[in-house]
Amino acid sequence: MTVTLADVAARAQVSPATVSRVLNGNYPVAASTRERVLKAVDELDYVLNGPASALAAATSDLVGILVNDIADPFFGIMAGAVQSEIGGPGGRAGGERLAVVCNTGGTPERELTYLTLLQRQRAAAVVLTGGAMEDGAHQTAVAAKLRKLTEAGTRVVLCGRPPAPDTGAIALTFDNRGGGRELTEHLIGLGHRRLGYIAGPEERTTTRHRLEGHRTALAAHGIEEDPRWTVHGRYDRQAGYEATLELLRRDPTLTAVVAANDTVALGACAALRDSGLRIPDDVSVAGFDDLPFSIDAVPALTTVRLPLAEAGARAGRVAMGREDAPVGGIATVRGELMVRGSSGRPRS
Amino acid sequence: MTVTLADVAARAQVSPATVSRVLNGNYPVAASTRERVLKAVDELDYVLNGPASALAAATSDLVGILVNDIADPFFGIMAGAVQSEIGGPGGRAGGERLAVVCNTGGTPERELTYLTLLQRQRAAAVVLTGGAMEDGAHQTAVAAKLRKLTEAGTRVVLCGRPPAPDTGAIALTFDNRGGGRELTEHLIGLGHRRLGYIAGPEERTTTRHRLEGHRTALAAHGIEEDPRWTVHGRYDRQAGYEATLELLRRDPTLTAVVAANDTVALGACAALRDSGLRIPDDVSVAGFDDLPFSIDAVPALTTVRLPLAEAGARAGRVAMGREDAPVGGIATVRGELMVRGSSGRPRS
DNA sequence: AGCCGTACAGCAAGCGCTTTCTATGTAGAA
DNA sequence: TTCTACATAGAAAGCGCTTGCTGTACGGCT
Repeated sequence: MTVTLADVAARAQVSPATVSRVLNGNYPVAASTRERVLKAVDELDYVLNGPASALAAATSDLVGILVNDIADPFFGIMAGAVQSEIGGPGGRAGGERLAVVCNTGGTPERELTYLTLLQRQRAAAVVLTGGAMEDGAHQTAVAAKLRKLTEAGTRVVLCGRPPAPDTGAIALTFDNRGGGRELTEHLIGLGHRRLGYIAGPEERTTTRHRLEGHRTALAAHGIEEDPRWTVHGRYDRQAGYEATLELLRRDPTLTAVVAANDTVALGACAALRDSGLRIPDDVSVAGFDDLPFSIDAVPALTTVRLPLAEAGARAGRVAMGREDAPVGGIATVRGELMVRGSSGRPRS
Repeated sequence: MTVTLADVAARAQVSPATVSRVLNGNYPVAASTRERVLKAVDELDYVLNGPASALAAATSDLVGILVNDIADPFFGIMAGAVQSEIGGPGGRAGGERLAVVCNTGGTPERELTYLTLLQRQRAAAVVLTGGAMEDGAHQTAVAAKLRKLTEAGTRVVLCGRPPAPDTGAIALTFDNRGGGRELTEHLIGLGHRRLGYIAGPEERTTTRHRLEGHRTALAAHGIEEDPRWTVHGRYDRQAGYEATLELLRRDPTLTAVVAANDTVALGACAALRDSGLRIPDDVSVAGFDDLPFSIDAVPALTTVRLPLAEAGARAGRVAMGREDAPVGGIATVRGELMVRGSSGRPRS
């Protein structure tokens, strides 16, 4: 039914082997022959059979990208950057590669299942983005999977995720701890002493590291933290809204609210406004990530910019072997404090 | 090196055929045998070879999702919804499928290349999201490709994209025209007579349809449009910012600005604010799509809500053959006008 | 007792490509 | 001119799986 290599070979009056070589360009073929083959390919509208090719060559042109939430620009930006570098259509170098963006929804099972699926497809590389879940059993399982993948020749890159020791995976880690500390220090520097913190879901490295940075800053300045000042919630707007109301209920004297990320911060802003509080006059707000929309908030959000696109692009290049892995297989990517209108001196 | 079906068969003391049948569950196998096989699979940590399986069975478990910009939540939301329905990990029914989200960047070449790549992988289904480019040659090429795909048994679904006649593709189209008309009528109803319009990139169906809806509304109310009132630009914040300044320069008496989508509208808001204009007191602003962040703008954005997640989910089900295609292969998905704080009566 | 239907299990032929090894023609070297 | 070397092209052996067809046993039938 469909056109095969043999059909093309017949039409071009050459052997299938030659057609394969023309298509792969990895073996000398006389110019005249090549032309004849290419013409036949064109005339027959031939499309290579990917699975067959992958089977025979024992390699595939699939690259997997795992994200926690594809609808979240945090991941979208990284995924897009990775994709732009893996040489897919539009990419520079050679072989066209297909980027597979897999949405784990932040659940351990789906993450594992997708890794297996990618392993099954003999993916050329896998990039895992964003924080990891801190469930012991799950972490072990993922580490084992990653080791299997690297052993099978799949390049594994972690982007914005803590290193996975002894797995052969290369890590480009975000300095969430440092960013969190810097952000809170900025607030402390402005005079804040009573700071609420809206953390992300528990059992997530990102959540924990950012919170640790925050606490380090508090401790460094001799501020004793009140347990009521921390609330956990999802990484979305509504969680930020509700957490802020809760925070206000617990301690109406807070002068600043630090959110786990920008989306949460936006929810916090809405809650403050709905509570009749002005930003930053009554309460300062800070986010994390510096997603594109953060500058559009009113007032613009003070946050920590993470170079998502740059990190993603680098992860893509490393995954394609187009850039050397960092020494030790681990690189730390720092964030940059962006001071904007949502933070100011506390009301006296 | 790696474990194969034969290894499992040897260990379980059965033939490879039996192992295959156990794994696929499409042929009667005695319970005791099945157990033995499953145990061997587990012990050997066997992972099926996807390409080999796809080659032999002439089918694959890949589903392609084409998006114009993966970093844009508009597409992220749809892609996520599609993915949640195609039975990938976490999905209900049977075979695990791998969703391949491909980022075309809105360029014709990449769109075509990705379709070829998907065709090469013998994808089980392909979902194209978002507006199409209106380049004659390109449209013909895409249509030809889609026809090839459907002929080869790949299910093709267009989600938020105009129908592609005679290709066998099923279309779930957004009523951009109707939404655009309704939005502008709302503004006209408030008393606006001088409305600026920030359109998306030219040669895009989405851009054209929304603009047509806008003009239809104007015409229906006897408002003669000034050509200076329309500016084209990219679908991003910066384009909205610049276009708004341009609009203001051309005609400072405008009382409303309608943007091609919410992201652009946010840029417009920023430009208006920076120009010292209040929203909606001095100028009303309206967007399109109702992305999650739109309600967080200050004031909240008046816009047209598109049921992105619902449409994506439906597209996913149709692609998997889990839901019947709409009659005639075409369904129109309507938007819903969301009136919020960014629109009000014009200053008198 | 003899037959047949049913329920499993195995054999073996591919699926469409890649790649090693071999064959051939031609050009330069001796 | 004869031999060697190189540049190409082809033959054929798989890659690891699926599946149609062919056994083989066993139980129920007549």
